[in-house]
Amino acid sequence: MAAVERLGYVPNRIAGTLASTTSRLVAFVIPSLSNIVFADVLRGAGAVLEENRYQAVFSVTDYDPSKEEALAAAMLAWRPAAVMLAGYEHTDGTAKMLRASGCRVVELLDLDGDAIDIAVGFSNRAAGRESAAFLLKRGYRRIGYVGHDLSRDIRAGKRFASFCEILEANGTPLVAREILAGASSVENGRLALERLLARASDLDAVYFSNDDMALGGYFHCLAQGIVIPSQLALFGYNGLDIGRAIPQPLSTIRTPRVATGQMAAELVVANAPPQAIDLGFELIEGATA
Amino acid sequence: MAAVERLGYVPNRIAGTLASTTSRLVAFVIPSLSNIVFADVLRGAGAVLEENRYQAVFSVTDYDPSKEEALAAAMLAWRPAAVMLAGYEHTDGTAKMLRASGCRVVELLDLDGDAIDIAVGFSNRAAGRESAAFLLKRGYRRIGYVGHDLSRDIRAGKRFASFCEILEANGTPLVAREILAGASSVENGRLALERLLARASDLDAVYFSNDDMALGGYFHCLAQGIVIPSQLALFGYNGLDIGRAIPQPLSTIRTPRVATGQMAAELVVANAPPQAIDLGFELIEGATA
DNA sequence: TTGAAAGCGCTAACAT
DNA sequence: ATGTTAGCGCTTTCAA
Repeated sequence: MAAVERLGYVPNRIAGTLASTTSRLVAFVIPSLSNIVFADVLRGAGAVLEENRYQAVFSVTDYDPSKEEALAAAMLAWRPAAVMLAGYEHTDGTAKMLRASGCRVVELLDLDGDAIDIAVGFSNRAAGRESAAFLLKRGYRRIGYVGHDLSRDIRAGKRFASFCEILEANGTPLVAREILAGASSVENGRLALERLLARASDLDAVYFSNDDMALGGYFHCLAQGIVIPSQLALFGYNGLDIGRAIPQPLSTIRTPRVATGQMAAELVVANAPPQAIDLGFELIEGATA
Repeated sequence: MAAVERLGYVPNRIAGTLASTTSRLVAFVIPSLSNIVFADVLRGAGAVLEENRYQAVFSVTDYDPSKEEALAAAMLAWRPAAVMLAGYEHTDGTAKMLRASGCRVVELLDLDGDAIDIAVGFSNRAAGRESAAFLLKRGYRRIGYVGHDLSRDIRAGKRFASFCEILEANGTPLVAREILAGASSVENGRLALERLLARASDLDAVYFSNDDMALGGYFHCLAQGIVIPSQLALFGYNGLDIGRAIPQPLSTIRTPRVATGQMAAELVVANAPPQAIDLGFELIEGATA
């Protein structure tokens, strides 16, 4: 130990991992780092992994399934204990490779589908339904939608589809929608609401693909003097902290993102059996709807 | 190759790394994942690393230098090609260990100090000075400060110190300050500005530790009917996208975070000689100051 | 050009 | 309890 100290010796984990053929690497293959959702998941998982001396490695797919496949393959080359990815929508190749890999696979933030191994999250379809039911209960009937690229953000697409189903079942189908091609952002939310209202000025409520978009909508209303919620109600998704700090707290659904990461990491560390865990979500009434 | 295909063989990078004794791992030791600043750096670096078949691994210090030391040591055990950390403020142990490790070390987002090896970023002191000079040029004289825990966020502390120096040199020292103990957040910015104004109602401008805090201040003013910037001017730091989407674009300094990550990764990939690269920053005039 | 063999720095199984 | 040795799955060097 004196020599260890003197020489600054640090055991080589590469060699250790090779020798033991069991790794303490956990690979994250996530759609984006800009989206706070995935940063929150990483944060939750990171804390648990670190306590258990696991090491997190990551790569970013930009919501591209074929890139996900390439990155998942690259990750597998490190022989991780587990690979964590977002949702259920993978290419056949990804699913097959993951299944054959022998390492644990955790699918995060969605429960509407079949898991490869472990799934931790909540139902986006249920979130869409509850959002619609809430707006209807509040008496809104002329409802519009503002979203971002749904072909890439499949979970947002699930929410939207379920949202529309409830509106239709109620006999008050969606009046209008404005879907921008790019990623979700505050700026895009603002722009999209402006466009939507230009086409459908008599809406009484708008459902947004997430809080970022909804904040943009809120700022548009502020700038235009549109009174919220009497003139127009706004509803988001995610329950970001910033939504509570604006003058009128945003009505939204709060999702347990950090808890999702934590739970996922705990299951991996414990080598738990395959299972799907529903962490639920919470509807925040707020002041905008 | 037929067998490779049939068996789904993936070369073991652990073994490969051990055998070649050269790794393509890059270790990030960052203060936080909640702070978009570090997510941006990771994003910029991640893209470049991926193209060059490097793999990013990370861990989070929570702004704790002793935790940084422990995590850096853990990272070194993976024999990375480089370790990237935020700023210059490390424990002696961390610096010594890093120097002895033989791997490249990149210090990010600060240039006010001495680099161990490579440094990429911009001067926080210069940013503080320019912010002060801008407010003075605009005619503000009764200036306050709203910040978060500066003992942890050392770069924010540097900005603040330099900001104050310029005010003092001008004969108009800082009138009041409100520094909250916690991390920066929109909610804390709102709360802190409220407290600051309760004690010093005659301020004509407030400098915030960053845009998150400044947004909170902006929302406080909106809610209280304080007219911006005639009654009170606000100035932030970071140049977050959301600051451009609020009804009055936030006056702030935009920092090249993604570019910092990219440049850092490029230098590591190219095995560039030790150097400090100043990527500068841009003052955004906005509408709040 | 192709093939064989010797490690890389550990872990784990085995022998003492 | 302690010491020895055979790998882990590759890369690299050296021989053929």
